[in-house]
Amino acid sequence: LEDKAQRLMRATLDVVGERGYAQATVRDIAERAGMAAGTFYLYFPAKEAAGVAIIDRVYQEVLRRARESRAGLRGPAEKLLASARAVLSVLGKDPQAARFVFWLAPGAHPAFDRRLAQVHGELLELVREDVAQILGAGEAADRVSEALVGAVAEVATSWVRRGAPDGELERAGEILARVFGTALAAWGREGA
Amino acid sequence: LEDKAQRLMRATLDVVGERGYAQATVRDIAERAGMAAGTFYLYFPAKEAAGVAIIDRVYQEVLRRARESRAGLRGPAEKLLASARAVLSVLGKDPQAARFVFWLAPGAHPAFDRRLAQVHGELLELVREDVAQILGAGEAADRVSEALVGAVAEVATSWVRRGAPDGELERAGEILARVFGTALAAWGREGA
Amino acid sequence: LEDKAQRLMRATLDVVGERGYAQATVRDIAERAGMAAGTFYLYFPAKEAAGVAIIDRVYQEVLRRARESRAGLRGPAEKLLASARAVLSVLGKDPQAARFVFWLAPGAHPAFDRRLAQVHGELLELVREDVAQILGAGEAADRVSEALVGAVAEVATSWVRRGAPDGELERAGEILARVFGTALAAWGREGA
Amino acid sequence: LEDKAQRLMRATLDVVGERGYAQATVRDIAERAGMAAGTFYLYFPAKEAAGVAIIDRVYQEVLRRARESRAGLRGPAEKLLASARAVLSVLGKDPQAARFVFWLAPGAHPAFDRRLAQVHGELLELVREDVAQILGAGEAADRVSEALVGAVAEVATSWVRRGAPDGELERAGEILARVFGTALAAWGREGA
DNA sequence: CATGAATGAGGTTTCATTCAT
DNA sequence: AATGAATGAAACCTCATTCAT
Repeated sequence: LEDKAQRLMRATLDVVGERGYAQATVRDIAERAGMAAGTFYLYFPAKEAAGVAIIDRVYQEVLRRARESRAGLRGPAEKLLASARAVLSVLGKDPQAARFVFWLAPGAHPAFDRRLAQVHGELLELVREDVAQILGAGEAADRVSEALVGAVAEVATSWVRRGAPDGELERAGEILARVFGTALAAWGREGA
Repeated sequence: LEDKAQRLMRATLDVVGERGYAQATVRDIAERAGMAAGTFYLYFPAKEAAGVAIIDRVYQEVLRRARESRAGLRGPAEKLLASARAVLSVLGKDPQAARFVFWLAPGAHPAFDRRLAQVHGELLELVREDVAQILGAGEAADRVSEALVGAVAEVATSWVRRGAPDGELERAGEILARVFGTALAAWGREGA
Repeated sequence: LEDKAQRLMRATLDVVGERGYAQATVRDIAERAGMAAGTFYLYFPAKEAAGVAIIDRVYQEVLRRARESRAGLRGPAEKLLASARAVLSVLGKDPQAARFVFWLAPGAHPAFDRRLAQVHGELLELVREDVAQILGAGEAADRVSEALVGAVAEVATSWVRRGAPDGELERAGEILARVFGTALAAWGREGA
Repeated sequence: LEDKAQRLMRATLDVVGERGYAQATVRDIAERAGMAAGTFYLYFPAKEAAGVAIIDRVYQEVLRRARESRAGLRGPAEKLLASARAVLSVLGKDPQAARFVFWLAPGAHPAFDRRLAQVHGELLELVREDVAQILGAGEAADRVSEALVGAVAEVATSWVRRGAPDGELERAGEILARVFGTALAAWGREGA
């Protein structure tokens, strides 16, 4: 059942969140999900596969919501800020997943790094398109895109570190929107 | 000798950079440093101690250079941007260390997370003081500080991912300075 | 049905022949027979039971055919050589089974060894009776019986290794008959 | 030390002889040799490597002694029978090894089968050369060579099964020599 | 100071077997 | 009768760490 795989992914987030990826055993994860150790392998071919599935799920949702929220908008700045808010909203609904994707998974397993590079690249690409419409394509647009993505990730990570307090992440979205909105608007007016 | 410990830290960066922390063995690291496995334990009490030492060294240098570069300046915005440039300059001199601190170490070992939380907190504090002088202390200043630190880290990480091309990091510093300089100046004028 | 058990025994020969006994899983065997894993246990109480059944079937057929072919004969030498031909004829009809009994099963499971010791002993006994009629009971008869059985087994195994080429096993039977026939006749004339 | 590897090979023969290859654990083997489990892997890269080393050692000794014992002889029949005696003498000095090579190893692991096919082939080749000098090269010589090797192996195996009683194997060598000596001499006189 | 042989705990993974459907 | 999801025991192998030399 799809349900069992979901429970295993949640248990992975739980246990890896407590102990770190290397220190989390498959037995711990399966037992946290209420199953025997061997059952894990009926739903995932190897320990790291559950983590890869989590990365996939988070980024699929992030990209889906980001694209969705930009759909009705015209200006690149509006699109950009809508994307940032959407990303933060998705991450805000699952702090454990956010912590896994931004803090625990990087460097923990080659398969994680491969997948992170791929999906992180897609997100950067989405951002870069809008930024380039304002600043023109080039090094500046590349760096600003990275800055925006890094700012969002750090704000989200920091929010998780502080215990994921209710409502703070939405306000953080507005603050980021104001900072990058102002900067991009000014840069767009002045040019290089 | 202090020299041997340095060689072991460099070898740790090499091997962990290639394989990830969990996949890097003490034997690999010691052999990369031209020693036998047992010798590692004459300089570090446990495998993770070398990584902790690296985190310490990087952040000590980062904080030292950031404080130094702000010393002669008056305005908080100038201080802030000087700090950001200083941080990028330090990271730029040792891409492997930057990758370790921002990508490989987080989540890899409880001791890493403890130390990272501490030194990362110190850096955030340094930034927050200046930001608060412009925006006033409060949630906005906290978030903007995180955004700035996250932006710098992502730009540095991305630069390492691209192979640490010469000169790009300096230009990235100017771009970040312009983005955050503009935004902070405008916000400071307008207020909340 | 008896039919299903037969299909499972054939599948066992297939899969064990390809991978070896320890590397052949019950699931592989059942699927090769077109069934689900659990169905195996409706026909055999445990994994090794199918192999034991194969050993039984092969030796029952071997002993039956050997006894049959000796029925009309008088001289012990004739009986012996008829037996050898009969054994090779049975093995020749099922190379996979021959390979299992002489190569794969020995040592693979305690139950195999117990059963092999028993049926192998019966075959040796059959041979020994005839040999003893020529050489007289004693160590010489015992060793020559073993030699004959070992020669037949190795010739059959080697034939399987060479891919079970058509007709060669019949000619091998004649060659063995000539070698042992000559030797026994001479020894019988000369005595110890 | 070479000594430790030898002790591990002996322990492998002990434990595998009692339980069969698949049922013998590396931990059992190492403890039987008076070491910890991990120490096994300092001397062999994997569980099966100790078995392969045993096969190699037995066949090297067998081939060495067979070639040695034939050195001073002229007639092919004399060479043949000297070889058979030499082989039985080597096997007789290490019944456990004989049982491993002829009973336990075949089919137990792909690496065993590969090595057995190779060394068994070398032994057959050695025998075939002499047989061919008497019977002429061809199918008869091939089968008779196999018969001789199979007879020797079965006699040795049976001797181990009976508990390796002192002196019996030497007498068995004389009996085999007489049987095959007579048969080959007669066949050589009469021709096909 | 340096070595590297030895240890042994512990994790991932496989798979024979059961049993509810 | 047949299935196949679930179990959980058990094994191979790795590797951080120690210590005699």
